Amino acid sequence: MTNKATTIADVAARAGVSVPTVSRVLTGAARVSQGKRERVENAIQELNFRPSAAARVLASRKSQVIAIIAGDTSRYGYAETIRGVEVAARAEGYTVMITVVESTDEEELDRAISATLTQAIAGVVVLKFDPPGVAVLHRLPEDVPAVALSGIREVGVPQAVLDETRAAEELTSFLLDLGHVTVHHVRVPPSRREDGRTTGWRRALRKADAPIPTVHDATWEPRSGLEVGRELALDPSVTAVFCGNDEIAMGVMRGLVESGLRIPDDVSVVGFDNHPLAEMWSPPLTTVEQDFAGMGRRGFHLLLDVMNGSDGKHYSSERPRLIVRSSADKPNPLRQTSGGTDRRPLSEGA
Amino acid sequence: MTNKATTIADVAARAGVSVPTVSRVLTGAARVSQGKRERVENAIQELNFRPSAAARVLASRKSQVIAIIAGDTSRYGYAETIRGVEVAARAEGYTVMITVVESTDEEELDRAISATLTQAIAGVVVLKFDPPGVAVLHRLPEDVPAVALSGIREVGVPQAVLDETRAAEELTSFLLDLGHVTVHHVRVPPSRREDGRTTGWRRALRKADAPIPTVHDATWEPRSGLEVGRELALDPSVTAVFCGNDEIAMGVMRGLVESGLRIPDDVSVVGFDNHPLAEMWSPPLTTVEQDFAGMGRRGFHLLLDVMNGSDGKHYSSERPRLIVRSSADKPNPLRQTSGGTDRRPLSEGA
DNA sequence: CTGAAAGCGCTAACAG
DNA sequence: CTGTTAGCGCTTTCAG
Repeated sequence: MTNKATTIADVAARAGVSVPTVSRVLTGAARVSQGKRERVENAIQELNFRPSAAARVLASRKSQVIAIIAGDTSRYGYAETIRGVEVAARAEGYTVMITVVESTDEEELDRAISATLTQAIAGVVVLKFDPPGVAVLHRLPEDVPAVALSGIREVGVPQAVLDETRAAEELTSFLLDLGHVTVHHVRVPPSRREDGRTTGWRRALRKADAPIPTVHDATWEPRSGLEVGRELALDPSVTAVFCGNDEIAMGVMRGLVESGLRIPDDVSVVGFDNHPLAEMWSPPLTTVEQDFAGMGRRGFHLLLDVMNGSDGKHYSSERPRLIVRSSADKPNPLRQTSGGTDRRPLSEGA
Repeated sequence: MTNKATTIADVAARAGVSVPTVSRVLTGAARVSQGKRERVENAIQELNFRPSAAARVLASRKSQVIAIIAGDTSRYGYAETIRGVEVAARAEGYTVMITVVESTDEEELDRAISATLTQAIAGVVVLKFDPPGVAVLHRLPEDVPAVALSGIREVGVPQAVLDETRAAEELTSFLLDLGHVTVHHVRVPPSRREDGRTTGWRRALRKADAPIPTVHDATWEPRSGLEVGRELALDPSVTAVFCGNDEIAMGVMRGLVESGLRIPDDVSVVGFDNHPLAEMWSPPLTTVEQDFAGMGRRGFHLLLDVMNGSDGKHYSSERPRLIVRSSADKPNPLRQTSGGTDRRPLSEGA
């Protein structure tokens, strides 16, 4: 069902050598004389032989597959990270297996971990982007090679991170420097009490001695941003908004625009991630570029180190890059007064 | 490395039963007396035992993992489809493995197929969205259970499709009915000579006896749509544009808007897919909803049938749904004259 | 219902 | 360099 019925023994017979010899040419573990090697290779070709990974794993106790455990596979940051891991893994001859964990139920966590560890896995990459990811990481047996990928550092676990905190701080300061009295924040569901994006935002406000507004919560759906945008439109003190990601920012902008506000004339909005559509948006979105795929690649290489038992720091951090486009500008001096009274026209960006 | 050192034998010893008995409770393949079953279950708990999938596969020749072979994992339609397959697979106790094939090089194809079939796989789902997907499907050995997922039907292969052709035809007719003389088309990279989206567009034009403009090609990058949009802006005969997907439509719209055109006042633009951001766009995008995740789910269930050897049609089709928003409207009677003086048209009738 | 015996397809020591 | 001999951890007959 899974392979032809051909086995290494058939190959050996056909090539006129012993079984271990075939194994040796397959694995390259030991030298084989030119002649036999060729006969074996021919036999493999002719029989269209494919070794059974299962048998191999069983005998050698080594696997060439890694698992990615994630709370989602399809949203932008997740999908890009997974792609990065996959590309790096493929380049090193590893195959990837995916396990999704959607909640933090004990049952669900155990199911995910069992499903993963039951397979012969060389190591696991966990996307610590959300509560399920965090929970999985903490329940993983100590002895399985693992690395975490996330936006915030955590002690004691090998990991590749994208330093959101500093990036968020920089982005918020950018808005403050433009002259805004403060910056409002719409966050996406955090992975723990507070994510780096929120922390960085708060830190920048503190440093600037700016008032710290209440945080608005959005879900992962762009539409939830729309609702928050409508709410924000009602508050004339809102002149700058930092959204947890670009998709939410787009929803927020739509809510604002539908309420008759212009961007960036009346309100400045910035996102986070540099989603591929951010530059197509009207107006093009000021944001922070996050190299998710790069983090995925770095994560896989870290995992490779961990699997090889090489000790070292097992930590890799990178600083997202501010991308200034046109959705943020100086505050509108008229907004404060006029903002309270008028709200109806339906304008649409540039 | 991969599992605890605990084996089924340890469990048997601890429970005071034979090895096969443990196996029986594990697989549920045969009845075991209440008492022994409980002792075995306790032992499993206490030892935190996890069976080795590799050994299991070797002995039983049955696997609980399926492979998804795809040309990409991260773009919208791909990611959603993969998510659908994964969800359905997980619900039935299957784990998924992913193999990416980026080109149609023989080497690359063989690498992908070997990487996949070497693993103990119960079946494979191939995303036939692009040339690598098509190529893989045709090189897959006959005896491995496989289903294809795509937008266009193909004989002889079990598959789940989203009927793009009819949807594209409907969408194009919608534009024609609005009063447009013809509809221009920007296509995304096709999986073969022509995709259903293009065929449906052409068919609608033929039926309406409308001129058939030259097709414009875009890549998968939204930015390439931007360039096409700029070109289209130079041709005053362009009043309606049907783009191969929403992301390209967004790029095209941006190119048009940057060239001073208004949407839908000067040009109507429609996309395809109903990307989550399509409704956030300004103006909200008229498009066609494609249930990629649903196709993924249907595909997995088809695969399940194929794996069980149940014969039947092994084919599942669904019709995407037209979503009318506001990026398309009646043609602007002024556009033709005012535009005519500017520049020469770029497109030619067919 | 249950245990004994025999492999699944491969790699890992050994001798030579 | 190469063949022989043992398993890897599980499921599968097959007796009872």
